[in-house]
Amino acid sequence: MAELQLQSPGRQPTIRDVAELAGVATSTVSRALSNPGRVNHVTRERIEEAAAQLNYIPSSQARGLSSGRTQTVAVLVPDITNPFYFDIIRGAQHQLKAAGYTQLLVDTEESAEMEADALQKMRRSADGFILAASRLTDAQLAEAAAQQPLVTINRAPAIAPTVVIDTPSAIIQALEHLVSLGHTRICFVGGPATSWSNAKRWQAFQEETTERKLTTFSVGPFAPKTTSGAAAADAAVHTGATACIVFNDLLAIGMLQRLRERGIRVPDDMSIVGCDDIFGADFCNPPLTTMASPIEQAGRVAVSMLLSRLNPQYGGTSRRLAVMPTHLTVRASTGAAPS
Amino acid sequence: MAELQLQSPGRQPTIRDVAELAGVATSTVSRALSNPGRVNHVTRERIEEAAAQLNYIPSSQARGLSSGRTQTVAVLVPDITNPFYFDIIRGAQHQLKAAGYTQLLVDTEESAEMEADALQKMRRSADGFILAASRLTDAQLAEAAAQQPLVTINRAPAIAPTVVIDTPSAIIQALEHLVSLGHTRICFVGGPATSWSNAKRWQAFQEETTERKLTTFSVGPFAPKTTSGAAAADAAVHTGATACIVFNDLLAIGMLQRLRERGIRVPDDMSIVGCDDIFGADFCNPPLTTMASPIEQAGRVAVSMLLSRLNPQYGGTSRRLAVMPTHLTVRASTGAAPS
DNA sequence: ACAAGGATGACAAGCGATTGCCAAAAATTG
DNA sequence: CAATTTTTGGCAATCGCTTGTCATCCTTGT
Repeated sequence: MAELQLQSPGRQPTIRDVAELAGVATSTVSRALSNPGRVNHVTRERIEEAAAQLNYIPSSQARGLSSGRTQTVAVLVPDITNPFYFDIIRGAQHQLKAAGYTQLLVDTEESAEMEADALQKMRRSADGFILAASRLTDAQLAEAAAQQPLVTINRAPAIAPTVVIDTPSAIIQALEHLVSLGHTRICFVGGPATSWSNAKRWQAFQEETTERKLTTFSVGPFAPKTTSGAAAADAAVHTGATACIVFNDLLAIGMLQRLRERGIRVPDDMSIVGCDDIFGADFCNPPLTTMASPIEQAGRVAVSMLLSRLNPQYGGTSRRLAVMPTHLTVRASTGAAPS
Repeated sequence: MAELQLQSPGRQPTIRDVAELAGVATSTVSRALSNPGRVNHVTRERIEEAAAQLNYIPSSQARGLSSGRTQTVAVLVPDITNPFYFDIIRGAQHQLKAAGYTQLLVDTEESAEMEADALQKMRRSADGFILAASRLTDAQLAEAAAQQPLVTINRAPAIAPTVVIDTPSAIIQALEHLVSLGHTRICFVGGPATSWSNAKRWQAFQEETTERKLTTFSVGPFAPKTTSGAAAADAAVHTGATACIVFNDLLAIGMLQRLRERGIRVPDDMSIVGCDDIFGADFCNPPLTTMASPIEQAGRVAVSMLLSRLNPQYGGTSRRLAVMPTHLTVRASTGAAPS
């Protein structure tokens, strides 16, 4: 006589319970649920019914154990509270969910060490990684990329597949805008030294200003937070520039506050251009001229690139590089140069 | 002769590899790593060395399989891009990380259905849930709470352990503030109908205004987004009130923008009080008077409550209710009533 | 020096699913 | 109607780790 397993009340139903209820073997249940073609139509329906009746959900742990996959992707961002990442996170989540994956969000607190650590520790629990604005060195990144599938956002495409937001081209637009307003003394307010985006922006700034023969200054590095804005504003003012291109909006908004405190009018005395068009850029005072791009889409594309790598069978053309277009959004923080 | 397992290059080291290298049984390795007291000191060191040498990380999947636990907690928020949740997310993440747990972030998109769905689907993959500003009905919530450990944030404490942010008391402070500025016609701008916080805030507003014999109005419900601010502002203006207490800052900031567009001066013509003191409340125009509270701490406390439930052995006094203090932060969006 | 008690670590049975292999059943063909 | 092919579904091994059981060895106390 088969031993009747007494189902304790709190226990989760297993594949065995389903098999028993449907009167088939567990392997048949497994196949019916994950490989429908392999099982008779009516049997499958019976199994599905039994599963529904028991409210059965397969254990992703057990499933992963044999397959070695977790159906999970980790998304690493330097600072969860930086609004720039919201849309990346949300875009990634959408795309992952659609593909049946789960998102693991990790805040690396702007630290390369924490980032490397998370990458190691989660090696087993995630099938792949999305690194937004990684703070790793090229060497660290290359090592990580060799160990596990990953896609970076805003990072040199040489090392791993990447989605880059084309702010350098927006910087050119921004300079054009400032020049057309009569500015000739322009200051670049730099972000974190370990940020690749910052390097690219600075590079674009330098090239374009040299070509246009503008007088330039640079200050920084500053942490990408509003609280760093005060120091940044003071430093920028000290250079004597009449306009600033700022590493990102967080910093730019902080500068706006400080300039107001000091009685320096924006844009009358000083024009400010931010970068990223984050939440808040439209309602700060004055509203910030900034460089906008489809950030949520960047998150989505990054996930697509990763998934096509993880599942080559479905994957289309697994590109190594996607570039998100950027455009300048002019608001009230830029104006004619003081005469 | 023992068969020598050939280690394929990409394979992850298993407990077996460690055991072999250290010259002990796998069970010893397991105990050495997770139950140190049970294993000889020097053996343990040898094992740890072997593990480090192989760069061994235990598979959380396999570990969870036998224990039935995942060391994972899911955090459900209605809208990832609402800055109010940032600090909750971050607080939760900190606390979870400290306890060796992993955070699964889920955006339920303001939908009770998605929330219930996530709760079901992730039953097996999370040990517990944190529900921030749940949109579930009481019945749904009770059902979910019966099935799995969960802690809510800003929700009736009767059903499940809860962390509430004491905005009702702040509403009283806000009313006092407005009254002292000479306002007598005050409008409550409501948030989502399914939001428990909204109900509580409305209730506190009603009680206090009745007691003070103020003339009140209410408009809403509005979605808690800046884009709903225009409609909210128009409706509020239409009531003839001279001051508004607004469900949350997002909505309040949206109203500020609309009022400015319409040439209605804040605070000269209309005072606005928001709620939550989110990112942006300090730099919008004018800076928003709002009710602040230690949100990050709320996230941390919620996690503590959940973990003490999951691990009763460590857990202190597993409280069912924690109340976060709130205070009014006066900025420039409130002023004397128009005469 | 010997018995009692403790500490240690090996063995093996699961945990819940997947999957290769193969037998039974059904469908097709000559 | 028998022979052959195809479909279907059961058995059992396996994934990596935990843990109960138990033999062995080392301490102690007398």
